[in-house]
Amino acid sequence: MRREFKKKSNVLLIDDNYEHLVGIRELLNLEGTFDVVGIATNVTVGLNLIKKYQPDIVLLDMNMPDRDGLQGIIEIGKLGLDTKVLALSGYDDADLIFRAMKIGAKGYVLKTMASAQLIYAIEEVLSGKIYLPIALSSRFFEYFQQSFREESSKQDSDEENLLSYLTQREEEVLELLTQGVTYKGVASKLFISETTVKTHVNNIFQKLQVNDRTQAVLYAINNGFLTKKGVSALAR
Amino acid sequence: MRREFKKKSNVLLIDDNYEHLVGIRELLNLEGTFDVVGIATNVTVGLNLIKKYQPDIVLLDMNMPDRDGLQGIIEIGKLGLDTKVLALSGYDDADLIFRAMKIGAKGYVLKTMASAQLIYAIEEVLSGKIYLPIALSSRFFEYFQQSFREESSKQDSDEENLLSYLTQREEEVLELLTQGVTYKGVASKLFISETTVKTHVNNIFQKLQVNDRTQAVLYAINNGFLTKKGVSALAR
DNA sequence: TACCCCATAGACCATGTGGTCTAAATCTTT
DNA sequence: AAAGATTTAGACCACATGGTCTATGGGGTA
Repeated sequence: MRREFKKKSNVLLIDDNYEHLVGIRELLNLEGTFDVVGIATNVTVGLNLIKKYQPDIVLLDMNMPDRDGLQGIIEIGKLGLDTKVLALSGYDDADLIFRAMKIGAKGYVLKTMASAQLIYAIEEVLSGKIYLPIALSSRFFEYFQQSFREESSKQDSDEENLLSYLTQREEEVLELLTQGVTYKGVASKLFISETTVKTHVNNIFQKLQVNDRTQAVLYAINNGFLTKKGVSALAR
Repeated sequence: MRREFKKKSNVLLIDDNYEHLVGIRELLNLEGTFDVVGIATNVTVGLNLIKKYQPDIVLLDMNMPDRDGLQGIIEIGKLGLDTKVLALSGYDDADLIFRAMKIGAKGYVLKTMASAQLIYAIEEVLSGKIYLPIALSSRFFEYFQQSFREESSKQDSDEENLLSYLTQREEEVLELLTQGVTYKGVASKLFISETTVKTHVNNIFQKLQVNDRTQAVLYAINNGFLTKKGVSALAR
């Protein structure tokens, strides 16, 4: 697992705290397997250095004043290089961890962590893996599941969800509405007359307590009408 | 970290492979800190046992014939108990891992893993944490990031996204359309005449290559019009 | 059997919506 | 200054949409 025979990996550091920046550079230089090809105290400068040196990995501080660290990840990603981003932060903020991972960070480490763990994280990321310390990955998953719980609790709560009052046929009609189909279109697809479709649609409006098709479609989308099909397809 | 002085934890096993079921039961009994309060070879029976014994944790096989393991997680969740679910599977299928975690599994372990690791996983989950073996968590994150990359690449690819051709004003109008507002409503909210709104709307249709407001709203939703505001709020 | 729900469908009408054309005022860019 | 884009707005028309009422036949239930 050692990499002493491999070519040194190019690392770039971005952190608005200069002390910290130099500290990490020293640490990595001592390690001997890394080449710190550049350091920057803000994202703008950092981006230019990345374009110039195309490092293997960037250690990017999340908590910076001018441009946000998250934005930094996005912009590095936009460069289209295969530079990997390891997010650095002083705080184990679940939301921040989640967002960073979501937009493509390959890892997230706390500044308070032991230097050995930082080295390990860098090596893992360099080898193509994704690295999250166990403590952070726990926080991540809690947040992750939470966000889906909120989503599905809105959808599931049968007492609140007006969609559950729809009949089979009305659901079929509504599904077509959510695809932007007109009365005529629905009529021909379901092999019924246009006036029948109108009747169904009007009943749908009553049940969903809306006044027009756009609002009906929006209600359906916001209340999990479409995902329900996903779930039943999932349950196949 | 030992739990020998704590009350034994109640465990329930669901797996269609009876051999395996018994094997795990023996393993857990030998360990001494667990009480296997029930075993079941299918989800339906398992659910009844869960209702009866309210175990602390359920080890649930993902790959079962009759009712799907994923569906099982959902239904256990619906019981409203604080029974935790540890997913068991023979395969490290990224999609399966992702879905299981998404719908609330507290962990996911492979059947091929060492028994010590299974014990550890159970203990971690029982202590309120979420446990994913490193190898699986890597797969999970790859899948996770992939799904967002697909989402945002559709949104970002400026050459394909017709939304980028909209003017400022047209975007404002479209935003109101995505809220189900009528011509009159838009007119009064933007302090312009109704005919002006119509002009804007018609231009929007042209640019988005659609024929009516519903389709325009659907296009907007499917192409990240709404999330753009989220992203810019995120970049603040 | 009587009752209710559901899917079907017609009639009628008011209004909302979409298509097209024209045009003026403002602002940007060359 | 000229050209172009944006925002504003009117007129006219065809048709889609939504509201309401009525009605029939099938299926299930008390």
